[in-house]
Amino acid sequence: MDVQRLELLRELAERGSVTAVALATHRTPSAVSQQLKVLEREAGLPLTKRSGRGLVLTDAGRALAASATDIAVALERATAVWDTFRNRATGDVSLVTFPTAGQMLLPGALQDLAGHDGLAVHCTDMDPELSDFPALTSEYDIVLAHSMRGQHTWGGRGLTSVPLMTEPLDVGLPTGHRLAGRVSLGAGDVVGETWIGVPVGYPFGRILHDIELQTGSRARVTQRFADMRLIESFIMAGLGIALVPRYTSSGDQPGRMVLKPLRGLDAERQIVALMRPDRAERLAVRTVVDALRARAAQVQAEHAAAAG
Amino acid sequence: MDVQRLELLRELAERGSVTAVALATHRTPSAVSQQLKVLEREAGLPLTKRSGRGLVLTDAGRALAASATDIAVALERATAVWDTFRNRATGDVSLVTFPTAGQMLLPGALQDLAGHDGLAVHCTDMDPELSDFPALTSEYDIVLAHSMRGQHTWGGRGLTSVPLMTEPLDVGLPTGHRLAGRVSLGAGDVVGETWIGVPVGYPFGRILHDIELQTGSRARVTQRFADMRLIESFIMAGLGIALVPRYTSSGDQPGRMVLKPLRGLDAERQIVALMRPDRAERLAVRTVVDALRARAAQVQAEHAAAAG
DNA sequence: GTGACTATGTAGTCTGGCTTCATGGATGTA
DNA sequence: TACATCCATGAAGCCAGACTACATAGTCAC
Repeated sequence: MDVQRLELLRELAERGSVTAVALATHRTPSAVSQQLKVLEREAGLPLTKRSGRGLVLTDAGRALAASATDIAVALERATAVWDTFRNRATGDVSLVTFPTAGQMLLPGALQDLAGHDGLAVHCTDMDPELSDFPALTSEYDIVLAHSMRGQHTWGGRGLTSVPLMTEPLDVGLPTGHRLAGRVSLGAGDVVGETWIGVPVGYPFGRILHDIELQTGSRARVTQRFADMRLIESFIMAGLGIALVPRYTSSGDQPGRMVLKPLRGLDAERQIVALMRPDRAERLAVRTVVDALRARAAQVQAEHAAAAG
Repeated sequence: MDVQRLELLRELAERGSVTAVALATHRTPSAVSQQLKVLEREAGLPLTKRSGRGLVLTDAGRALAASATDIAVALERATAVWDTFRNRATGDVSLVTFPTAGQMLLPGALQDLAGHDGLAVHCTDMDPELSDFPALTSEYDIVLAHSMRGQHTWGGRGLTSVPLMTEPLDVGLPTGHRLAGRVSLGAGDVVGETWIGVPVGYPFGRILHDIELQTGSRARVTQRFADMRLIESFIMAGLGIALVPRYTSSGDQPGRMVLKPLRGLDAERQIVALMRPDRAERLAVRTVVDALRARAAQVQAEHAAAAG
């Protein structure tokens, strides 16, 4: 029962093909195939079976791959123990974010982490619509994902998810708007407005849908944009109103735009760090996640102070 | 962070010397030393330091050895998973027992296990006085140990302990004895008798001591024997009375010996299976322990039925 | 000091996982 | 139907890394 081989099986379970595993582990497909064969001989019963030109795991294979994860977790926990002993989080940490969260959290978090010598954080961004968050965890140590309450629960696929912050979604209005004087808005106040929406399939979409459900009337959506800056520019130009995440947007722009909280609606999104459980144990990874969480708390505190 | 190397470190933590580890793992001391050196280079700080002619672990070394145990546990749990998949507990299981428990549990348990092809149980016995039960766990998969309540708690050293049974300690009397008609006996009834004791240091000794404490008078111990058969023969010859474990002894011998329960005293011993946590995870080991536990329950049930 | 014991360094062997190259099955396309 | 393509896998050879055997150095008991 060699750990390396089990690791290969686990990769196969995640990536689905020998070639993909070989690519990811810097080996030739032949090497991977050979090791899997050895593992199968040791196990005493078939772990994979051919399906078309590829191959799929058997039930036994999946079971074994699952326990391989437990081993990987124990292993990473062990290395975390002595990383703690040396008081040093070192190594490379890769991170992928969707643009708004990155803009809000990353600059500050990386500044906070500047003191850690030997800790290198490599960041990328990716369009939230195009990306399957869970799938990204095999390529990146940390995946910043967002989800609406009650929607996907990422934990299901055996992933570790650390909540970073809960961000309310407000209604952005141009300064001169008839509702700009209100403290907060209900569904009935806004359903008749001209809306700037997000592309179909984006998670925010659900809130506008909720507004329609609550009022029984249909919202008029004229434009659909993914980029928040673009949306804000339309709001300020008086072309419509839109849902904007409170911390990520430019916020109240004196003389141009104001943000008003929605009441009576579940208008907030969760921002979480999504990780493979073994990688979540690495001290370096945990250090970065802690920095992100601290940063998120700070952002929330600053906004609370500004509002109060 | 190679698992094999960590395993070596763990063995070193348990056995205390490179030579002992080499012996136990069928390697030369040089090989062990080299691997530990590599591990230390990888870890980046000293894990061992010389002390006299031997060497001892540093704090960091101990910490790392501890997490090596977690890895070993995860590994054994993984192999148990696919052993379960194959529905087969196979392999060798070694067991050491003290004589009385072995006589009571092993024959029945091994008969119950006869159906398991490929499962080989190797048993040995060892004098309970001479043996340091926890230390034996590095040599044997299962160590049958006994303890009085409130005495050693074996779990402390990071070992897994599974309770098998609680065995009451009765007073054995010759049939013609003046107390032979009683249902149960108190400390005052027996303290004046001639006792056949156990060698100094044996756990039972505490109970006679308790009797002395309760009554304030001193018990007269004329002989001290370790072997239960020997003790029984003395009882039956009318040479004294003694504490005998209820299930392990020959029991009531019509016309020769009767057993009377003690009241008002904590007169019982725990019989437990003691194991290294990783070995406790092996399906084969668990199967044997389960058989032992079933057997123990059966023994207790039979006695309860006979008494009722 | 001497002998017995410890750990460890050096040189050489050999196992085991890798790469390269080649084969065979499955799929989609001309 | 034939061909190109993409998969997994087999055979041969290479090479790192873990081992053994032997030698060395430090520590303890007498």
